[in-house]
Amino acid sequence: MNIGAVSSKSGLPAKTIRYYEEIRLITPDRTANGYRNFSDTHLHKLAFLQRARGLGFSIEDCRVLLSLYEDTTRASSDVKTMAQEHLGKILQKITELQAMRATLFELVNKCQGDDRPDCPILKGLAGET
Amino acid sequence: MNIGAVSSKSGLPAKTIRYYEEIRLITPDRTANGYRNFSDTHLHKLAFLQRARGLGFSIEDCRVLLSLYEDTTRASSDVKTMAQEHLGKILQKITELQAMRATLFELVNKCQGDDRPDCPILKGLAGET
DNA sequence: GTTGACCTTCCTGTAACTGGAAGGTGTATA
DNA sequence: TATACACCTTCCAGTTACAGGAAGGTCAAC
Repeated sequence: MNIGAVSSKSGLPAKTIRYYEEIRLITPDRTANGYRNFSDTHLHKLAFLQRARGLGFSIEDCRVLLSLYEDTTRASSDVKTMAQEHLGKILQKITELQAMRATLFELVNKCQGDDRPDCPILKGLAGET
Repeated sequence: MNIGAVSSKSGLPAKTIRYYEEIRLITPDRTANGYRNFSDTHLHKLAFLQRARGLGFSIEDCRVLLSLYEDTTRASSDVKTMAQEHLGKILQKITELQAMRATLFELVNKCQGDDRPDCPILKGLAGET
């Protein structure tokens, strides 16, 4: 398969796939003309990466996950630990964003949003209580 | 005030303040020895920036917000529009993260997390239903 | 033989800083 | 007076995960 085919099948842009090769997440073969040649296994890995990235795992996490995926002697606890740590980070981000949301929502609601200069949002940002 | 003083008063690292000068968000004076010299107005702006960044506004948004803050003829609707758009982005991010959280939570709960290789998390990432 | 859709590599840019090196300045103390 | 130490300065590189674009090779169809 050429890069265009795996791109559409995996849902990853060709640019991203080339990048993944550059950082050694995958190592496709090459045909005589220099084109990358992807096997079904490569496609499978790319789809794996696409899902893992979609769940917010970092590239380095993905690298570890892929190696665990390929290691049939892995302990599922290793995977679970990673996933739980990642879940913790997600929860923390959600909490932070919800705090922002609450503050911003309050400021927005206080603001008339008309043609006058008086603005509780700017006042809030300026630290005026 | 030296950079150390404004740093501790504004809550921004000195590195960040230097960066803000570099990208022209602030333009402190200089004393004879070449040290940056910050006025109360500068400090005020930095505190403003710290709060706006804390609410997740981008640097470019902050630049606009600062100029609106300084423009006493602004229309509060301009500020409100920006804040509402930003709020929309925050809500969207929260939604995305909650989707990740839900999926990941489900996978984590399915996984025994023992020393055996069987792992629903990896299966889920691999696309096995 | 030429068009057009592919593919290649290489270089640059993004956002918002952070870390660190190399070196000047200012003050307190031995 | 010397020196230690905490400041300050500029400059350069690295971070994350790609995206955009230039310049050019390849392949199939018409």
